[in-house]
Amino acid sequence: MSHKSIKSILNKKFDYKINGRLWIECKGEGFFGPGRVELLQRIDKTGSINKAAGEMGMSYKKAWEMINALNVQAAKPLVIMQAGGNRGGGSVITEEAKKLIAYHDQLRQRFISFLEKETQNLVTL
Amino acid sequence: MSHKSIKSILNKKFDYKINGRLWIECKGEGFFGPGRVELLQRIDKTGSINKAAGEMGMSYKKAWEMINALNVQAAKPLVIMQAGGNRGGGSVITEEAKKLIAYHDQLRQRFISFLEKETQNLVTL
DNA sequence: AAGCGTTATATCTTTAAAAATATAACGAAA
DNA sequence: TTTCGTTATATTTTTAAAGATATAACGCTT
Repeated sequence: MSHKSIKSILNKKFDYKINGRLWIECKGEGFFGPGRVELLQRIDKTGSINKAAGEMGMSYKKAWEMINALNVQAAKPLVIMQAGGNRGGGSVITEEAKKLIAYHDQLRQRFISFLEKETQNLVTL
Repeated sequence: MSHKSIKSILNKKFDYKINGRLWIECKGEGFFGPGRVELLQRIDKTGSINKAAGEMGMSYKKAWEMINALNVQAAKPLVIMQAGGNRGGGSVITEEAKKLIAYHDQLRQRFISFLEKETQNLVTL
């Protein structure tokens, strides 16, 4: 046990835990994380950037900028957008997007495991 | 190899990597992370919140709020502050603070290893 | 050609965070 | 008791992010 000495620092009345964020970077800036995952999933469900943004309490503008950045950073487009047409148009996520979401889900699960393990280590140390 | 399919999404001209942040939470809010570690270390070196803040390009006010939050959240004070006295006063970090920094350093190293491993997995997948 | 709901984009407003500024209290040393 | 550089705190200003608003283009359907 390498850090028994930390014990006295933690107030027993409070609950401490290890937490964090994780994302995929591209060229030093954010590429893929929880926010974009949720947006893609809601676009997939609703067929509309507008509706997806509304569900998330996000402005259409911000949502559009997010998926635009995604399409620019990725080798292949992740969202196909159509202005005009049947029912005014809409947006569809690609198979590549679904695969990226699946990869991210597994990555996130490993991260959560890491956090839980470290929290357990902190609390019991 | 479970995600060979991701390869086609990543633009070969760009460099992708897994990145993230990690911190210790107390009662749902931030307790200890890289920013506070650096501040404590600079207080230890200079003996002054004021100088430490200056070195980091941070306002004294913000620095004071950070260490005040630290002292409130921890069971024992991590910084001893004195207003007035020889050379105007100063601040000293406690042994507990040093132990917490040491723990954080090791935690952070494990996190970096996690990130590197996942980045390697992403790039070579 | 008119209607529809969407995408696309610019501009303005609001809000929250950060920074800057100012002032007072502190206490040992000279 | 004056000086010093620090801590402590309030107030104001600046800045950046988010949000709101407005408008036009789009293209299928009817």
